Amino acid sequence: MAKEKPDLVYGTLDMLILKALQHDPRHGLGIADRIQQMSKDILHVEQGSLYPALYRLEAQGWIKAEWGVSDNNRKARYYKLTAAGRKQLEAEKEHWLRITKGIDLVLAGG
Amino acid sequence: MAKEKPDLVYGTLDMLILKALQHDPRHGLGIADRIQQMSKDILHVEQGSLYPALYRLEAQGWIKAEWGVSDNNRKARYYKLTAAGRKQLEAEKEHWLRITKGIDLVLAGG
DNA sequence: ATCCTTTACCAAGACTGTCTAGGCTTAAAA
DNA sequence: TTTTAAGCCTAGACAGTCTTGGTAAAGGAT
Repeated sequence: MAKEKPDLVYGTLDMLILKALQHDPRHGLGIADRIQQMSKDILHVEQGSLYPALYRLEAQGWIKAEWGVSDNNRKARYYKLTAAGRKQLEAEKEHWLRITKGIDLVLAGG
Repeated sequence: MAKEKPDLVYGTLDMLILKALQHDPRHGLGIADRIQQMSKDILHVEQGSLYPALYRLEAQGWIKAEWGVSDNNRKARYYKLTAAGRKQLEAEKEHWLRITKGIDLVLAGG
């Protein structure tokens, strides 16, 4: 069987997570669900990608975590965007737009 | 200094190379130049990424190589797209459009 | 009471693709 | 004849994702 391409573009997960947290804090699985839902089921985030990414982002100071209780009455770690995280989201968006423009130019090329 | 993001999206190089070969055969550095030129200098392909990618593509049967002589009278390895390569290019383009649509949906989300 | 399913978090290791940094050969220019 | 540029190539480091596995606790079913 041919290998399936991933349903995520390498290097964009951080940006997607930051975006998912733009308005309200969420816990890990909630973030993954939100990305999937916002993308109309095109994107899917594996847990094994999600948690390392959350660590990265927290280590960079772009998100902050605290323990809480989920809607289902389970303990959950809630993440929220910091001011630096907001800046970072803007920077990543710009970079993404720029690079995808480059790729689209190549793909459109005669 | 902050680390610069790469001027390439991980996983798209194969597609870009196939696209660069769509019409005429080219040699390695010629492919890199073409991608850079088509993207209006937004994208830049390092040699250390290029040659491994060419191997991959040839091993998959998507491109075929033969030795020739460049415009500058130097020996150079010319690559051309195979029929399978053409199919692959279409598949990768479709996948790319799908995933970027997903990402754009997330980024556009309120 | 006990089991099962679901929610939620977490970790180890493999894998893949890119980048850094080097090196080789040969043609042409200085 | 020395240098520069074109062109190919490789080894090793690295980053981010995926696979696979695990833990704990809540709630429902048996």
